[in-house]
Amino acid sequence: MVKRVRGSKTGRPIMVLLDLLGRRWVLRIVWELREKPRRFRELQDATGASPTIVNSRLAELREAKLVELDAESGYRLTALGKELLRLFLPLHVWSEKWAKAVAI
Amino acid sequence: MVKRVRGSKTGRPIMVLLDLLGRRWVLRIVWELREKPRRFRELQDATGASPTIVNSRLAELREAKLVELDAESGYRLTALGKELLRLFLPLHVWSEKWAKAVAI
DNA sequence: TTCGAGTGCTACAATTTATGTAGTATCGCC
DNA sequence: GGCGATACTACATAAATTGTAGCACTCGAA
Repeated sequence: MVKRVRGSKTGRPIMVLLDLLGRRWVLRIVWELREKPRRFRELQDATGASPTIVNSRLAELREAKLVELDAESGYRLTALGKELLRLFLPLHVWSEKWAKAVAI
Repeated sequence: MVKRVRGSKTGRPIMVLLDLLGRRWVLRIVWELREKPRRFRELQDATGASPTIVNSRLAELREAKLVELDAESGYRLTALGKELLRLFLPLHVWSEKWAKAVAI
């Protein structure tokens, strides 16, 4: 049971998804899992988020069946999670172009 | 000048972008602008976010050159913003599939 | 068999961020 | 003038996040 979107309570999947992905560190955590599984502390160190928030985000992502914990290797993307990531991969290239345009 | 990512201070474009998109209501606002320009109050009503936050998110998005304000029509995506949205459009279809798998 | 290192995870006070309500200021129009 | 619409702001309350410290468990080495 995924937490409902806060603003609009329609429960439409796209809204629930945008709400989930719009929580702090969620996109970043998924991103850090793109290549290989990571341990709890690796995610903490890589993101710089507090353990409290890493833990609750991982819980949300597990509830959403995007991430799972494998005792051997650590946290990893599920099949669904990998699908989602695939949609986001073009962001990497695009972000470079964007950075030039915005002159961060 | 886009605010730097909080956790990792690398300033790498992808991290800055993930940080920006990971702020509450940002994805949602971009989504609401996908079809046509919207007025400030329309965005407020559609998202359910407070005017304070709508205003500051719009300011961030304008700074990031993803959104602009046209006096005639309202807030709209820039060329860059439309490019970004194009990357996100598949989410709509995918979210339906995801919803079935997760049983929200 | 105790020690240390690694694991996921939690408690909790301090800080930061978001909310909700009300309001300001400006514009065009009748 | 007065009305409605616009973008936007003030500010007290509520909620989320942070940072630090630590717990409980497992496993392998001393």
